[in-house]
Amino acid sequence: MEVLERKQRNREQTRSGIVSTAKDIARREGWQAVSIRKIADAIEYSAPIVYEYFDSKDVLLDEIRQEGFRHLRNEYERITKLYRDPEKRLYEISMVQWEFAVKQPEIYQVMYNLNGAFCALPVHEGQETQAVSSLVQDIIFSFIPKSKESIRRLYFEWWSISHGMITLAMMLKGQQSVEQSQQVYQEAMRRFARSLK
Amino acid sequence: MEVLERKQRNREQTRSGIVSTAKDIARREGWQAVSIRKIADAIEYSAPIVYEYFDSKDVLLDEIRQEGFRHLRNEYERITKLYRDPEKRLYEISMVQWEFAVKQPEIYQVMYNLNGAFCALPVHEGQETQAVSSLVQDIIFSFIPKSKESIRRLYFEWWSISHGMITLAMMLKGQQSVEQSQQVYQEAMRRFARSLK
DNA sequence: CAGCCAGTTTAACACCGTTAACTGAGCTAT
DNA sequence: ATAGCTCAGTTAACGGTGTTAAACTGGCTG
Repeated sequence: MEVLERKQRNREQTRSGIVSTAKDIARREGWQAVSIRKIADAIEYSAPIVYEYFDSKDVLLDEIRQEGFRHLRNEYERITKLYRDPEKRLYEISMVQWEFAVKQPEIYQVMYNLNGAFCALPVHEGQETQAVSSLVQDIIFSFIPKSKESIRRLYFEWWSISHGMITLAMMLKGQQSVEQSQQVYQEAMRRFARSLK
Repeated sequence: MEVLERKQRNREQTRSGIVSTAKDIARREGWQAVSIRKIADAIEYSAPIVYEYFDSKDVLLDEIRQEGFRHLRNEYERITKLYRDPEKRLYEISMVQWEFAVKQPEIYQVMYNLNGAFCALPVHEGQETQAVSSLVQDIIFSFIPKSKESIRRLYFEWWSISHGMITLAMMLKGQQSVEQSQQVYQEAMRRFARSLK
């Protein structure tokens, strides 16, 4: 029976090899350069093998996207446990978002279909995406217990400022250093969090 | 000699035919579906003809992108002439930006490499992009004549909020109606403009 | 009529996502 | 032992992509 187990282990190893190879190529050459054949070459298999693990390229990209949102959710939960002050919570979550985007830009890109990354599956139907949304909305609610509608508005605002600054900072990396952008980001997110009090 | 002129006219007609066909396909099926052969079919020529007008697909996309920034610049200039109050100016150009993104999403997408649109040429080296930047920065300066550095920060903030809300509004179109998003956008931009006073 | 030249097309290259058909090795049942 | 089956993995193919070189076509000129 342990033969089956070994087989299972191998399968999972190959599977995660596909995922991490995809991310590697994306990091080095951009998502636009990620192809099934290139992934297959890297893991020393032929192209159709990839389809034993993922129904399509879209599904593979979606997996990486969901992985990204899952990572964020875990970090957000960690922050929520760590701090009681909603203002602190919101600020720290904002910083986690920034660091994630800076350290793993290729994942951030596939999460939002940026810069050549394109996954046809809708972002907002993923389970993790929804989880992240309600997590942040809960934090905002613990701040100011307003109507569901108002919370959604505030969440939309928070998300927009964060996402907007992150994407533009990526885009303007040549014009404006990441440190400069980060400073503006920190200040803006601090101000937003404080404004909720 | 008028034969040459007619030839020239024809050339320009075909050229703009290529551009508008590309936009048509993008609008209907997304940028991901825009291919040289499909464009050629639509204008009833063979594929290599497109290369008589554009060195590459990237150059074609960049042309459309620059067209977008040119449009914005013209609108911004119109607004600047129309109003003297900097607060009003900033608010009005914010609204122009929103309307543009809503009415011509396919152009907005190629301007920022969103949702499958991908042009390898850097956004921020385009002449029009720079022009738009300094136009908005001038408006902010006429508000509060601070250091160049401060102005750049404020411009980055304005752009981030605007761009962030626009892209998320596009993404969440299913969850949140465009009207709802627009309301939040309007309020946020009004608040930002007022905060500069 | 020959030759040239511009405009246009065909054919090709190397790649892409994806699928069907095939191979070969190991296991099973007679 | 051998015939048959299963299954991981392959090759080959389809229709598509951006792009380029070569070939063609038709009208004008010497």
